[in-house]
Amino acid sequence: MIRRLPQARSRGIPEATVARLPLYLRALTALTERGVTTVSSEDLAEAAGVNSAKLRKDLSHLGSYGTRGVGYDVEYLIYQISRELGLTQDWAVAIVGVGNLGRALANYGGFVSRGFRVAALFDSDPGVVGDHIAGLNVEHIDELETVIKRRGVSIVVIATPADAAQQVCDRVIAAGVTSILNFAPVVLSVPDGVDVRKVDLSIELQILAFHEQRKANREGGGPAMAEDWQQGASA
Amino acid sequence: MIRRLPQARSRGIPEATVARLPLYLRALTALTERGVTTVSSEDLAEAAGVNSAKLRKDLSHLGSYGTRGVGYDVEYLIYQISRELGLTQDWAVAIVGVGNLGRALANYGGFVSRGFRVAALFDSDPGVVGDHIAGLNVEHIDELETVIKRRGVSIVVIATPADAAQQVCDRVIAAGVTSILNFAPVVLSVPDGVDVRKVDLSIELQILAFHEQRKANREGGGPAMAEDWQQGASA
DNA sequence: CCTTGTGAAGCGATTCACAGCG
DNA sequence: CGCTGTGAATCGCTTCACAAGG
Repeated sequence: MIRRLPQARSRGIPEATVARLPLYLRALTALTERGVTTVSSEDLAEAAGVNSAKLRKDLSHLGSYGTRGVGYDVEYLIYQISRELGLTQDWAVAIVGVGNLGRALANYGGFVSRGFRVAALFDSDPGVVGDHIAGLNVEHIDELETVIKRRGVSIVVIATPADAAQQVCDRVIAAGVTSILNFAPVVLSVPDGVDVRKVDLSIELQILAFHEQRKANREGGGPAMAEDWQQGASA
Repeated sequence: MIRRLPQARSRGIPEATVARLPLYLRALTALTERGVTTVSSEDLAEAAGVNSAKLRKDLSHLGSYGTRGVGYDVEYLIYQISRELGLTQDWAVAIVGVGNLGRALANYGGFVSRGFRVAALFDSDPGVVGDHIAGLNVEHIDELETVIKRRGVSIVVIATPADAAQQVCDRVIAAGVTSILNFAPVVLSVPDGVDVRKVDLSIELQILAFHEQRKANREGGGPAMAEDWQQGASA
């Protein structure tokens, strides 16, 4: 679903590690705000919700930034992780589709806090174009290519209905964008070199439902349909 | 970050497979709407954005629902996957925190479409309590335990600010909830047997930024800070 | 002959356990 | 002595390649 980048492991950082670095960054930021200047792998791992061996292995991919017998310098580690993730530069993000979700994203503080700047909002609905949301003017989708280029947008968030997503995707790629965060419940097809991440709220709920059902069945009975379970796979 | 359930693999379905079943379900639903009644692993895999060997292995964990030389019956497979995911029953979901995101989630059609029913909305802000959103009355957080029990809520979505999330989490667990979808940017600590999944919008962007930076550096130059790269990890 | 279902090989990530170093 | 950094063992998922079967 996510087309792997040609050299995702270029300098040798595993994808799984990259996905956890933001977690460490968040934990470190929280520590700094509490005035903590040094932290052990044990404590940082606890704060980030992972185990300490994994944390140390992850950090070892960035370099040897700890001090044996002591731990890690919080500020320094924040800087190194930020640099590795590319958060020391400013990223212009555009959000396409200003429905409920797009609006929520535009107003979401977590974006701005880490080098991300919402630089443009687009919609195709004339009733929405021209609205001011989070200090931005909603522009018509016709302006997509022009505005993306003019404002140097490098990451696009797709928050459109499912049936518009692929079309928007094609257009932003044609405009030079190679990083897309997709909230629409469709599989986007993209050429090599374009990175797509997806968030599907309904999928997360379905995974929870699976486990919830498991738990209910184990505890004896459950809410419903506990009958045809152990009868094998015969059609 | 996600505490593994004791018997996540009970009847032997790998987590990775569970996470893809909703994807297959979506692809199958789309096929059915186009009138397709039978599909090969090759075609279904393509529609779901995975490779066909993986799809066949995944489905084989549910049973032998295909016909060699022919493929899978679309309707039948939809039923089997739905049943496995627990979507043949009705799940009452509560959303805590009716800010921009909570509102968007309450109005999100994808929830309702698959056995999920938003049964309650909570907020602590008196200015929001009493509002009608998506046909529901927003209730005060004080009613959390009562309403959860009365309406049989089994899945809770936390869409509160970060500093309220743990407290809400503790309360819903005390009320008997064991499945939580967390949008707040904090690591929730929960007892064994409680399943937490998290969605962090800012983390997804950070992962994209990492790859984007890689691409920019490889293509020669990039937007900024292309200097101190190849100089090793010396502090 | 076509497509499923699956042993077996391959691969990446996690975990263990301890050597190395401040 | 304590904590980091890491080779080695392990685990689980993916992919291959083909036997089984309509």
